[in-house]
Amino acid sequence: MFEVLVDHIEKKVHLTEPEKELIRPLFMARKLRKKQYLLQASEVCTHLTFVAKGLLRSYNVDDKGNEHINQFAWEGWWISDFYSFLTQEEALFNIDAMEETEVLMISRHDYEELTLKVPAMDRYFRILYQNSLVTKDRRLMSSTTHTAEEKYLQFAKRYAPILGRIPQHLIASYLGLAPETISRIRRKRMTKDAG
Amino acid sequence: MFEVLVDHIEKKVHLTEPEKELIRPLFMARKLRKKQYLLQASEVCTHLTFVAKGLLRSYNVDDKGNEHINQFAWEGWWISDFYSFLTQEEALFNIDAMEETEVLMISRHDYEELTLKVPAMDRYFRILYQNSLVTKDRRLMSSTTHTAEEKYLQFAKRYAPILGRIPQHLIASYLGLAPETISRIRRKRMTKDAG
DNA sequence: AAAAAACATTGATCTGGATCAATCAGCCGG
DNA sequence: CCGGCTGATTGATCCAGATCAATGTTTTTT
Repeated sequence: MFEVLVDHIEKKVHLTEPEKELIRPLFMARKLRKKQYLLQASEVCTHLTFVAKGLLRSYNVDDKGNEHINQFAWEGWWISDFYSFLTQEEALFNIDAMEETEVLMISRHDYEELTLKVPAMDRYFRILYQNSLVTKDRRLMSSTTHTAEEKYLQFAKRYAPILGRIPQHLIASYLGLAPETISRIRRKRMTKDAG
Repeated sequence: MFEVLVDHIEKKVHLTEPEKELIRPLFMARKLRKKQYLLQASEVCTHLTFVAKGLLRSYNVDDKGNEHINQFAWEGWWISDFYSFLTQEEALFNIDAMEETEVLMISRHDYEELTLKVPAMDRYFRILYQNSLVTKDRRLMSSTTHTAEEKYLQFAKRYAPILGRIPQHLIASYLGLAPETISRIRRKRMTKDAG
């Protein structure tokens, strides 16, 4: 399980054996059942989480009780309420497991230590965040410039490998659409493909 | 001018004198007139840009010719089309100056070199991107969960120091609203405050 | 200081997608 | 193999904010 993490890191930076040995004890393994919370809004997010297996989502709940999904994280992704993790203020997001999931977690303190002791990890996270920023920029742009249909089609393309693992109403929630809207888009496409 | 950059970096990490000397020649200073492009969509974004003085915006233009502002960058901010910078593919964003502006720019090649030779800069950018991710998360959340009025008020609060430097219709464009909507929100507030 | 841009306001109307309200389908545990 | 979740579909209606169309104001240019 730790190997999944090391493999992921070594795709971006080189680690020496002693560095790997230093890293290992900083992570805590944990299993989550389907629907189990990893974090609830108004708690403090104490750990950064790496997904070794399974699927998680982060989401916030608005005044009217509607859920808005912020991120899906599956094998090889990191997830957290970054704001809360960095400031140690109350989290705004909930994170829970959509499947049986196995994760590796590192605490705020150990994360600081890790980046200070292993400069390659500063570099790893720098590259990781860099890529993440590109994704967020794209998503933000899509949210203002695209129609519901364009958003859905783009999502279906980008998330093709795990599309089957995400129920439609959660895709809707991620895209800021009503589930009915996704349903209608799909129907329209079906009939168009047939004709 | 270079000092503005070094000050900014040293708020996050420590630099030795030799490191500063190494960094200096990697940056190119440039002045921009109001309305001058720093980057146009479909060019390749070759440099990361630090704003020493002035105000820039990045934005994309949709099929209907509408501009959607992605970011404002003033003194102490970085701006680029990150996707294009990293991949050397065509940029999707335009970047131009909203005021007379002075910037420091670093090329893709020198950025690589910088982070390899000065690990503190990996750390600096790691922290920078980390904070940037928090901001983007917030903005994304706001875009799906808040009303037009909430978005505008939040913006006015967050951007208070430079609110006077940004025309209203550009705020509208940043928030994904019509200029008329901002106007109406303000009127409503005015009369409410008066009553 | 006049002309022209650029920006803001206001009102009337329109619309994409939300919301409300059923109904339907699949799956899973006992 | 049935009863109860959980999710998907379909139709009818509604609404926040867009769009269209003037008019007014401020800033820039010459």
